[in-house]
Amino acid sequence: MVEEANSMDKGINCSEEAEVRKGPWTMEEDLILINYIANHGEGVWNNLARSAGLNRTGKSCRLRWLNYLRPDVRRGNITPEEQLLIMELHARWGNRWSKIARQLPGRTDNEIKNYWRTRIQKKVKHGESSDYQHAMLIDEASTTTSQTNSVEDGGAQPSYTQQRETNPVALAPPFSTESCDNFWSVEDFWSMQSFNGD
DNA sequence: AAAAGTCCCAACCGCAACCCC
DNA sequence: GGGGGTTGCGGTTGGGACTTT
Repeated sequence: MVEEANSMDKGINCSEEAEVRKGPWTMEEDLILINYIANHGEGVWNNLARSAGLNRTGKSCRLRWLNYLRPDVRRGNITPEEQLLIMELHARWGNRWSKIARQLPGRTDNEIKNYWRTRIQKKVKHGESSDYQHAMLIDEASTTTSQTNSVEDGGAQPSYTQQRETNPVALAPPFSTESCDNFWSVEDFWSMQSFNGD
């Protein structure tokens, strides 16, 4: 599925595709990036992308790393405490997502932004009020029902990335690099840091 | 069971700020 | 001080997953 999306880009032509890739990251790319940063550290992203042999922009690498691959990225449901904090901070600072994210260790600005837009903002609007507490109460109720159902019970088969979020540990063995069933977890990787030898 | 609608999130884009020469 | 390159941020979009009809 991830590969499918990429294959859409491949429709352009091979040489162009070799220039710069877009769209969902594959497991191979993730591994390359993680390995490279584990060995060399973060650096100038454009150089990093080139040196690592990733046909991606530095920007794309940075985003992928910061939002997804970093070992300290915390995934999974936003807790009620975090939710309350997000609401308070948003009330104070507005859409300063990165600033808000800094107050929530392990959470990314992208995640908070998405969370706000999909869960909170909608409810605030729906309630025809900017009453955050009210929105929160509504949301708390829903997080214990519908949201929990969709995320934790994981209705249908989750995608490569989604599976990693919901149940990162109990996944199929990582690093089976040949299929598009890229079910593995970053946590797996970081727990196997000896993988790359140095 | 199938189609349509909705939800959710990863990733992209454009812009501004920052940094270095 | 100016120019070019890099980084960080916020808004937006594409598409898979899920729900409803």
